[in-house]
Formats: sequence, C-alpha cells, structure tokens
Amino acid sequence: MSRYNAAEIEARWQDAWDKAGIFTAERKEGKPKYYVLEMFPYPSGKLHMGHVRNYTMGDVIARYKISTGHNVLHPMGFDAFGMPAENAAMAIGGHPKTWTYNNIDDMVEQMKPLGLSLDWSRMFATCDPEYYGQQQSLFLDFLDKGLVYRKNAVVNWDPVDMTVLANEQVEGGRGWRSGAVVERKELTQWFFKISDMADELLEALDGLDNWPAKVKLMQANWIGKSRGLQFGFERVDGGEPIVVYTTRPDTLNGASFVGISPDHPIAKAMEGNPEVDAFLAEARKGGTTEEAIETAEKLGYDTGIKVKHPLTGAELPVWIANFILMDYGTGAIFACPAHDQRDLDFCRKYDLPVIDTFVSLDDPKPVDKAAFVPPKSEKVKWVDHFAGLDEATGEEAINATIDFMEAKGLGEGVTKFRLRDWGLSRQRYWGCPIPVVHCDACGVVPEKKENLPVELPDDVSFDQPGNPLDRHPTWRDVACPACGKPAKRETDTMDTFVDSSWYFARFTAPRAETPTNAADAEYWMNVDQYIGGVEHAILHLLYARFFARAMHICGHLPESAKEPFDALFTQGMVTHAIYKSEGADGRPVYHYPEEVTLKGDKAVLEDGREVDVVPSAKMSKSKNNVVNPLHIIESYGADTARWFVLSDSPPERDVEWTASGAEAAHKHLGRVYRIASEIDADAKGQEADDTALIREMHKAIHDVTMGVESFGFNAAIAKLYGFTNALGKSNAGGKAKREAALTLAQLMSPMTPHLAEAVWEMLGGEGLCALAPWPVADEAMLVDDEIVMPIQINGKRRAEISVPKDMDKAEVEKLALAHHAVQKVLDGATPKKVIVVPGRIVNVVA
RNA sequence: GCCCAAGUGGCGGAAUGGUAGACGCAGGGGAUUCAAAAUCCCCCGCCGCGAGGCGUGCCGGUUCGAGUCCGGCCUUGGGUACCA
Repeated sequence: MSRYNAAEIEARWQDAWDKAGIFTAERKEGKPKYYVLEMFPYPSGKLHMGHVRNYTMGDVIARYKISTGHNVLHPMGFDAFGMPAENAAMAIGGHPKTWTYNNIDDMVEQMKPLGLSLDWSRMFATCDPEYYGQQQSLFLDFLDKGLVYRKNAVVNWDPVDMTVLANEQVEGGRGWRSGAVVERKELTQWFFKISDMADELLEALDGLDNWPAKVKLMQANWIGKSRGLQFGFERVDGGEPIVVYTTRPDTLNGASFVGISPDHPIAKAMEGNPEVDAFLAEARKGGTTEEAIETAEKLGYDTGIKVKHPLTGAELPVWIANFILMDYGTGAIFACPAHDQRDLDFCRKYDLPVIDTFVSLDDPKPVDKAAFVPPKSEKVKWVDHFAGLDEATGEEAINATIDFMEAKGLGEGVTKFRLRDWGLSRQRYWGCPIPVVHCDACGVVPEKKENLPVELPDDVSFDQPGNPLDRHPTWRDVACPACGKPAKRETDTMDTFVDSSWYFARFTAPRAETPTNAADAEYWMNVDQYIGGVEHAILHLLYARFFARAMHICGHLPESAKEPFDALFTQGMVTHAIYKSEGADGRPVYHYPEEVTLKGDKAVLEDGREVDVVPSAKMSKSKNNVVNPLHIIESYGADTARWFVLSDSPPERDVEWTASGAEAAHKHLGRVYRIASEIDADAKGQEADDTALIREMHKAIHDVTMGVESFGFNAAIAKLYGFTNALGKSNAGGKAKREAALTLAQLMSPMTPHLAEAVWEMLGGEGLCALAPWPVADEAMLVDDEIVMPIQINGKRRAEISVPKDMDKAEVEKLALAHHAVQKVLDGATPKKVIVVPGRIVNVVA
C-alpha cells in the first residue's frame, strides 16, 4: 500500500493533461460551448489565497462542464496597467514595465502548480501593445460614433506637488506624499457617454436572471432613475432664472432658500469678489469623493441674490453650499429643512427658517431637531397644500404637484439619472495612451489607425512628481495627422477600467488583427459564468456592460453579446488572523503566520514572546497576515489548498485561512487515497451492504452535482466527507466499493483533480478522469423506503414516528395522534387542528 | 452621509417557512502500541441530578410552525465614480 504523495501525483498529472492538450480551446461544432471566466488579476507579483479561491471556483465549474460534454473556454490574463507599477518605480526605482512583466512571470509560475484547467495559449496582459493598440482602435471607433467627448471635470489637486491625485492618494483630505490639503480643481478630460445608455442599462438588469439580486439592486440604485420637477426661480434682480431639479416637489411650500453648487455658473460669475473667492477656496478643499463631500462640514455663503417663490411670491435667499454637486440635476436645489436632515442642519447653522409642509398622522408635531422624513408610501397630513391635498402619501403628493405645476405652466416633470458620464482621462504614464493629437489649426485630431498602437515611450523617469509623458518632448511633439503642422500628442492615458471592460471579448480571439474576430465572438460569447469579487459589483461590471453595447454599435460584438455575462457569481475574501506586538518605538509590529505558534488561544513567537491575536481580517501585505499559496502547495500539495479554500465557507462569504483547517484537508485527502488503495475488487460482500453503499453513492452524486451547479461548494464537500466515511466503513463487496470509489474520484475531480486522476488510475478507470462523463444519479435510489417524521405539538417537537415513504396523510395523522406523547398532552380532548406535511412533519395544535 | 450585504455552539459553518447545529476544526474519553506517530471508535449548544427549560445580534410582527418572511434598531464588511 502506497501513501498519498501530492508532489509526485500533481506533477505527473499536470504533465499528462498538458501532453493531451485537453484545456486548449478550439471552436467545435456539435458540442455546446461554455465560457467560464474569473476576473483577471492585477500583477502585484504575489499570488495570494484570494486568487487561489477565485481561480479554484472557476476551475471547478470549468472541469465540471468538461465532464458534462461542453466545449470549454477558460482563459487567463493580467490587468497590468495601473498605479502600483508607478508607485514601485518611484519607491524602489526601475521601470513600471520591467516591474510589471517580472511580476507577471512570477505569478504565472505561482499559478501553474495549482493545476488549473486554463488555456494558457490565450494569455495576454493589458499592457501588451498588441492589446492596448486594439483598445486605441476601439476608442477611435467610439469617437467616430459620438460615444466619447471632452468636458471639464474636477480632480484632486495637490497644490504642493502640483499633481493630480487618485482618491486613494488622498488621506484625510491631504496628499499622501506632500501632506498638503487637497483642492478640487477642474481639468478638461475625456468622457464615455455612458449616460446615454442609463435607461437601457437599468432596464436590461431585469433580464439578468443569473446575477445576484444584490448586484442588480446596487447597479439600479447607482444608475438612480428618478422622476422629479424641474422649474425656474425668477430672480428679483431680473437676472436669468435659477433652474432647479427636485425629487420632492411636494415640499415646495417648505422651501427656505435656494442652494447652488460652488461650481454653478452663478458662483463662478461671482469670482473676483475676495469674500466669494475665500469661500469658494474653502468649499473646494478636500477630495472629490462623494463620501468626502457628503460627510464634510456643511458650509454656506449668502450670495445676496434673492429669488421669488413661484407659488407664494415670497423672497428666498440664494446660498452657495459645498454639499451641492454640479454633476447631479441642475447644480441648484431648493432646500426644505423640515423634511431633509442635511437641509435642516444647514438651516439651523445659518439661522434660516424651517417650515413644516406635512406632519405625521399619529404624532402631528412641528419639526425641531430631527427632520420628519417618512417613507414616500406613508400617509401624512398636509399643511395648506397648494394642490388642495389633505391626507395623502408623499408619492401621491409628488404626482399631484408635478401635475399642478405643469398645468400652471410653472415647471415640468422630468426624469433624471444619478449616473454620470465615465471620465477616462488619467494624468499618468502607465496606462493606454489616448490616441489623439492636439493641433492649433485642426483642434483635436484622431490618430490614424495605421499608426496604432501609439506606444508608450520607454525612456521615462519617475524622479519628480507628475506625468512623465508631459515632459517627454520627442514623444509628445508630433506632426498633426491632418495638416502635418507641429502638434502635441494627448499625454493623458486611459483609466484602467477601460482595459478590463473588454478583455473578456478579446479572449475569444486574442491574436486577431482587429479588436475581435466576428466568427470567434459569435461562437464563444457570452461569458457563461463570470466569477469575481463583490467589490466590482458596480463600476467594473457596469462599465463592461456599457462597453459591450458600444462595441456592438461599432460592429465588434454581435447583438446577442450586449449583455456579456450570462451568469455572475461574487465570491468573498480570504481572511486570516493578524499577529501583532509592540516594537521598541511603540509602533505595532506585524508577524507572519509562519513565525507564530498557536498554543490554545495564545500565539507565541519562536523566542517565547506572546503576541496579540487580532481576529480575522482581509489578507493584506501591510498587516503581514498573508499565507503564501506556494508554501501550502510545497507542504501539502495544490489539491489540499484547493479543497480547503472551497470547504469551509460558502463561496460568497469570506473564508478564514487556518493552519489547522489546511492540515485537516490534507489528512482527509490522504484518507481518500488510502481507502481507495485498500479496495480489493474480488472481495465478497453482503447484498444489503452493496445496496446501502450504492444508495449512498447516488445520494452523493445528486448532492454534489446540485452543490457544484449552485455554487454550494462547501455543502458539496461536506457531502463528500460523508460519502467517504460511508465508503470507509462499508462492508460491501469489492465490486460495489470499486464502483463507489471511482464515482468518488469523479465527484472530487473538479476540486482535487490530481488526486482524482490517481484514484481513477489505481482502480482501473478508463482514460483520464478529467474527461470521463459526469455520473448521473438514479432518482429511485435517492429516497429511503422508511422515513422518520417529527411530531410537533403546538410547534414544539415532542416525538417522532417512522413511516413508509409514501404513506398517505390520513394514515400518518392517525399514527401521530395515537402516539403516547400526543395522547398525554391531548388528555382525551380533540385537537384543534392537525397539519401533516408529507415527508416532512406533523404538527398537532391542541 | 448614501447604497448593498452579513450576523447561528469554543471556532468555520449546515438547514425548498417544517426535527436548529449536517460536515469539519478544536476539546474530552477509549482502542491499538513497549512507547509514540499514524489510524479507528464514542462524547461534545447552554442551564438542570432529572423531568424539563432556554437558545440562530437586539426589539416587535405575520404564521399551525420563523435562522429563513415583514417593520424598526445595533455591529461588522463591501461600494461611494482616479485602488484594482
């Protein structure tokens, strides 16, 4: 009897799969295709357990689909542009390109031992000129179709380093390197017209039956379709009316002031006035994130301008307020402090009036410290409502108000979206160059397609802040493609979300001379199963949906690929406890898990010092709570790592990596190997034991298949533990045991493919286990002949009876009522009600 | 701030509105062994000697029956448009 040797088995079978070329995808007629894709990684250089979990899940699906007769496409690539490469170049020197490609090589080396069923021949990185050149070509097509345009937008500006900062580079409102207070500054930038498709992107969510409801809900809220009233406030001084948009026009009587964004034309027109300038400078401090703006202290400035209330004729002041976004609605609002907490806080601070427009039916008191904001569906009592309402819900009042205002010719009901156009300009080097040239004579001129790719220059340095492309004369200064006169290249590069918005389409024909190839796109699209982190629920997935539509408009994808991902699964993170002690300088020191020994609930270093254990957190380099998959593979093998990341937690939830868990997983795989190796095919057994084992086998087939198909990997694995136990204890004959073990190998094969092949071979399975047809459960074997039914009395479990599986309800009821526990409680009385749920439960209501 | 989730034994978790705690870890007991490793068997939510009672973050509701559905909170996590 040989022992389970993962290293030997894994190398051997990876080699066998490679030689047989079973994962290389080709178009084949006669077999249904299946495209499974995991969100591709950023090449940080270190593969972590989160990657292992993500790719193992995809691999389970891919291998399962191979077994069920599908022609599977399962590719891998790298999302290779982005800030970390530039940060590394700044911090440790070197070039982003070298850093990135070295990391890619390292990560491929780390991925290969996992035995993933990937078609490596299709691999690419988004920083390959062959890829980003095609992306530039797409950009020019989009430009041609009016899907791209330029406008001003605000960025985080570091006034000391004189550079644009990413949101991540703003910490507490200050630049992460300079420490200077960040300002919001306007720049002219490129935008994708995603807002044109807002309604379609919203409506189409309905058709995504195999997407998680929460993702669809988040996207729907993000797109934020709303119906409201748009109308103008006449200015007392006779200037242009101030147009506002509101989703709560019903509260118009409660208006206490008109607020405009610091970026509103009226505010801008007042620049030059030192007091206004001082206020605007203050209001523009801090980062551009919605969170920063929403949570910043509310500031206001009274412009002195007065407007007339359209219904009452009362004069209202116009304030500039830092919490009003120019990007949403019209950049101007009216404030109703009685029914909006933010407005109320502002009005209390600046001593502006608070007017109740409606009060609660149960508790009709005026607003004091808390705004009264009931759900729009709740009926409330209206105070002197102009449209004659007395008791009505907010919804009814909104509609009545819009009708009223439209009838009077004072405003109109309009539909607006929260979704803004997608700004794609980045003032950075390591990204896809935007292929246009700025010419004094011709304006913005697209680069000619035959000149693509516009390649990034290699001779750049990162010794000073700012975009190196801006200070690279030989790259920047070019002849205008239209008139030939001296001109300047666009030095902004594209947002890395652009790179990841179409890579799934490129995988269908990664070496094509055009962005996609029609026949390949037609055959392979859509992605049948997409798997990735829930952190991408909104941006990446929405941008990809937009891109698929835009690519269809430009003829790069078929109509049927407008929604590119048929099914989506969002998985959780891999977490680990953090081991922390205090260094000599009082700062925290983080220790790697391998430096720590666990003794009960204490964690001890090699030198005997005890360290604090902080409960599980996302694995992060800065906290050193990372487990290197390579170390796990070296000590236990890839199958153990794969089995463990799938076994302990439901895939959509976070999983905590524990050393004991990994050991347990390894022990179990060794047990499977041993049980299989001990089977003597000629051994005789009892017929009853054979039947019992085969029955267990069919139940396992059923449950594991369900588990794999519904992403219940942890439940499938629990079932496999049970089936292995049953097989280990069974007194069945060798023939039945061999059949059961072969099936066990197949059922485990998507999760632990190497071990499965070894067991399959040991027991004389035909060909590769990976290619063997998936077993099918015999329905007749799934239900036992006798079932145990619990009896509840008034909802509490009191007894149980064993009955034949198909006994009818009346018989069951009779048996239940005859049970002594029931008799005792009833004490001769007739039960009020008896509920028999066939095959489930009996409830007696006494 | 706003949007979306999650919360069940010592731990990870299981449970189409129908026996809460499957399966695994940790722990306890035993077998085997000269001894150990490995392996195998049994026990294992809390309170209680027991009968029994209490238990799925908190408060309330719907139901014959709620971990599951509804309303309100609390805590943690994800997103918040330039991290990917």
